[in-house]
Amino acid sequence: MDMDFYNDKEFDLDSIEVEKELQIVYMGTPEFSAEVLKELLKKYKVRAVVTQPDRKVGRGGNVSFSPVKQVALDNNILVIQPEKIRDDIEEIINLRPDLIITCAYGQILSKGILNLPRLGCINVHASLLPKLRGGAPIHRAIMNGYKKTGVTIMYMNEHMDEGDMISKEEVEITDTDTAESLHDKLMNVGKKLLVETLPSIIDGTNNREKQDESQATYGFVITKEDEKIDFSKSKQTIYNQIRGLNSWPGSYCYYKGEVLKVWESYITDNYYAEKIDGEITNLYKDGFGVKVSNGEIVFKTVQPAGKKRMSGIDFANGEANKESILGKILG
RNA sequence: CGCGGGGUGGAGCAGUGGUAGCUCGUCGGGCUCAUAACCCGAAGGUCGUUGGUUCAAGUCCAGCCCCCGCAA
Repeated sequence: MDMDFYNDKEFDLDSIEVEKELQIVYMGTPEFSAEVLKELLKKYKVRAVVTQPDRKVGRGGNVSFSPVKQVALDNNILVIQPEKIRDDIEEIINLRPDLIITCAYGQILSKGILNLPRLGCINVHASLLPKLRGGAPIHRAIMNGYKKTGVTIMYMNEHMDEGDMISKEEVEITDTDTAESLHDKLMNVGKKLLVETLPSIIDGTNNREKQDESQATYGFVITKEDEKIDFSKSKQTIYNQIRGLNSWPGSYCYYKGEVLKVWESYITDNYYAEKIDGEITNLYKDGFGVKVSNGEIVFKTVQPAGKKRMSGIDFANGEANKESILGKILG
């Protein structure tokens, strides 16, 4: 093979250019993306990594950088951190990428970048498109009560998660999955699927399937309002909300005007016709019950503002010091 | 120097300068077909740390360490 190269193509500059190592640029930010990058690096060289700028994080306002940047630094890969990639594409153009792979990067790519690589821009998305387009597909899959979700590898276009699909793999959602456990499942499927799919993309033999617009749903980024528990909703809805937001960012309600975060819950068969939504109904071995529209949900792990997370019964014990929490109303 | 709450037996919390308390858990005993129920009893804390004020500090003052909510 080496002999072929030297004998036949030594003076053919264009061919040598094509034979050159594939120039891959990877764009991503959080842990999910960092794990996918790690897997990618086992089989492919990555020319550069694009990730969100370093941000002040945490209470002290300490500057920290993204998990993807950490992986890049560990592997001596060039890191590019444009504040707005839309306005700052010069450096990426100069890399002359053959393929751009994105996975939870956090910024929209402009047409200028989308048209740059000859093999296109592909995205690893944590849902079965066209379901749950958008920035929070993992959380939303559980919050919506889905029984299955998955990962889709797709071509990007100028619209959010609307490009043609290349490959997908399903993942089952169990009744006890949380955003965290599902995140980990999807992460493992995602990194495997990308590496499996990549050869067909590079040699051009991959599938290319349009998304059925009539089936599209959206999984937008979680807002403060999504995190607030509405006790007039059903126990199933609230249960899904709580586990869908665990372990980040968490759901919350108010107790005596203070934020009470709720991390774990379970549903009972009890019903209290005489109580109002949000009223604390009962004490259990591991938590306290709360009346919701169609029954009762037990808050098993909670966290008052400024405190560590604790079992519901510990919370009740502390309050019992002053007065019983039974009959108190959560808002 | 982003805003704020907090460190007291194993857990969660009270404690207003003068004997270290409550609920739960744990251990022992009792009752019970049984239990997350009930009854009786017990163990378990140099009150984050260093210094200061005081006859006397968990409590007041100063510094330091650590934990957490919000914001980003």
